[in-house]
Formats: sequence, structure tokens, C-alpha cells
Amino acid sequence: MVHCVNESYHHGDLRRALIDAAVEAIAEGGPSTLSLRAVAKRAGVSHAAPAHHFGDKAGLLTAVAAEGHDRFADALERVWEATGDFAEVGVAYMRFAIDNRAYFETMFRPELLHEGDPELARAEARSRATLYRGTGGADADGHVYRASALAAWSLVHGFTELLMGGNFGPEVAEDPEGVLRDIGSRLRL
Amino acid sequence: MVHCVNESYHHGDLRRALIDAAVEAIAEGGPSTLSLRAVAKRAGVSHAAPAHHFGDKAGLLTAVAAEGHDRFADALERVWEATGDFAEVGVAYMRFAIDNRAYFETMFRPELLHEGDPELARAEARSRATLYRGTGGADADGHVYRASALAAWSLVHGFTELLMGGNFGPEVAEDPEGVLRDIGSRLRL
DNA sequence: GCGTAAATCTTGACACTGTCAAGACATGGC
DNA sequence: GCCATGTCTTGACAGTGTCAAGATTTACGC
Repeated sequence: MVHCVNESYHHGDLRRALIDAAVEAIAEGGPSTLSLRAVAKRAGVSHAAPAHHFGDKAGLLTAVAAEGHDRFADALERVWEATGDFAEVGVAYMRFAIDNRAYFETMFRPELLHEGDPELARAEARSRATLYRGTGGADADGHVYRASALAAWSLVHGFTELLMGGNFGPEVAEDPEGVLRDIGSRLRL
Repeated sequence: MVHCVNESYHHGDLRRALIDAAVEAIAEGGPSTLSLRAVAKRAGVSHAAPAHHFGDKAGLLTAVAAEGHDRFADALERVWEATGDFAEVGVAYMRFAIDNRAYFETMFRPELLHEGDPELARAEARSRATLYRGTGGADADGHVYRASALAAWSLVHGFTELLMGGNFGPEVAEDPEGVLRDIGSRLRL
């Protein structure tokens, strides 16, 4: 039995295609301007198909955020295994945000998501646990609490958010990695 | 000639009333769920009145952001004059975000604003200048560049964003000022 | 193999949204 | 007193999320 992808009534993996389409759309206009109908058009299906798969708009964004947290955890883990260096994990944090803007922006916008979603909670806990391995203190729920870990997370996250919001001048925007390494080195752990 | 506020065709200070209504609405659902028609209803005017005053939805949000930056600068200036302490300015930064959530969220969401708006640019520059006085390095456009200033700003901003996004456990959320003072003291300036 | 239940996707409708043009009304200058 | 200007309303339009109902395909028990 051949799985006829892309032509018949059943799509094959529409869920996957819808998430990809959503990520593309988010990359262009941000998570808040996402339109379910535009996503449907992009994926070549009817206007109500996305809502069927994800319940509602927040459901689609929640799926994007969950996948983002998984990819995020992957990226941080890779760097930690390779270097064993806190600072490099921080740089990877920022790099992920720059290279995966759509995912990153969606991940940190809780008012657009279904907060209680178990899949999102699992992925969040995983990315927190990865951060924990790098910075050193979290409880069972993945809540970071040790002051040194909080300081590092806050510094890297704040720098990343300000950078992506266009709050820095060209001196900083041209070499964000170098600047982040510099300011990171000013933190007593 | 009596200025008949609140009853006749002309409103008196509808612009003011619309901004206040917008801030209320944003406080309830965030800037991205703001509805011009809901704002109009709240202010007791017709559905198209807000667009007349602010051009479009982004125009209203831009006005809110500009006013937010002014209030923000006021708050930081007060603390700096009173204490002359960097760390206390950082705490005031976070306090403002908590106490004026609607303003703060709108201020740092450039994709919803008219970036080129002169009034917004003026207010932004003012709040940057205030930050500069506290942390120590900015160019003529108000772009902070000195590493120590960047580090402090990033740390405080990141902590604030993570806190408001619900990313911390109860240990931190119960006494954010204390925690921020603690992690702030770990920064070599 | 077959028939029925379930899953997947479409269609059509509804209330709501931002935006625009045209009109109603009030105010200020002459 | 009259006209021009600014303020606000009204009505319309296309686009949005969401829901119910229908069409179509797959999966499963027998």
C-alpha cells in the first residue's frame, strides 16, 4: 500500500507540514501575527484544517513552542558535551535565538500558549534540565534557584532579548558573540 | 463657554481616555490581544474613534509605549537621585515592570509598534539616557555600549523578563527584589 | 473480503476584528 | 453669520478564529 503523500484527501503528515508552515509564517511576522488561515493556505489545505489538528491557534503555537524547547535542549546539550564550558553554553543560547528566531520568540510568549499542555511542560523541563547541567542549580520541576545559575541565565537571556529587540547599537550587533563572552566573564559564579 | 466633558459630541480629551482604556485592556490580556473596538467601547465612543486618533492599532500601541518610556525614565530618575546606587536603579527597573506590566510589555515589543515614530524615539532616548546615568556608557543615540553597562542592563532585563514570564519557581517569585540584589552583586563592574 | 466505526479533512456559517470612505456635528477665525 | 477645520459616527468591506455538519479515507473486528 503506497502512502500517497501530497495529492489525496489524507495528507500523510499534515501535522508536521502545518508546524513547518507556522514556523515560516512566524519567522516573517512574529508569533502574534500568525494566521491559521494563512498557515492552511501555505500547507495547501482547507482553512479549518489547522484548528482540527491543534484545537485552536494557541494549540498550534504550543506545538511550535514545545518543538522549539526540544531543539533548544539539543543545541545546548551538543555544546555542553563538546566543550564543557558554561560560557559556550551561553553563547549557544544566543546563537539558537538568532538562528531560530521563530521558535525562540514563541517559546517565551506564555500568554499565547496553552500553559498546562503536557507536551510543552515536558519539553520545557528538558530544556531547563539542560540549562541546569550548565549553570548548576534547579529543583525537581526544573526551576532554577541557585543564585549563580539565576545570574547566568538572566544575563544571557536579557542580552539575547535586548539584542533581538534591536535595542543595541551597531557596535554590539556586529559581534554579539564577542560582546556576550566579554560581559559573561564579568560574572562571579 | 463650558467644556462639556463626557456628554457631547466632542469628548474633551479622548486621546487621554483611549490610552488609559488601552492600558487597562493590555493589563488584562497583553498587548497582542488588544482590540481597538474593545478600547472604544471601554471609553464609550464609536468603534472607529481610536483609529482616527492614532492612525491604526500600532499607532495606539506606540503611544502607550512612548508614555511608558517616559514613566519608566521618571521612576528610574527618582531612585537614582534618591540613592545614587546602581543596584537600586536595577531594582526599580524590575519594580516598574511588575507594577506597570501593561506599559512594560508594550515598550519591549517592537514588532507591534511604529518603529520610526518620533515621539516614541524621543521617549526611548530619554529612558536610555537615564539608564546611562546609572550604568555608565552610551553613545549620542542612547545606545549603551560599555561592557559594564551592557552586563548590568542585560542581567536586570533578563531577570525581569524571565520573572514576568513565569519562568521562576516560588522560591524566587516570593522575593524577587532580594534575589535580584543578590545576583546583581555578583557582577564585576 | 466486508461493513462499520473512527479518523481526517472540507465546507459553510457566525461573530468578531482592523481599516477606510462618507457623513454628522462642533469649534474657531474672519 | 458663515466657512473651514477638526472631531467623532456610521456603514461597509475583507480578513480572522471557531464551530457544526458533511464528505472522504483509513482501520479494525469478524
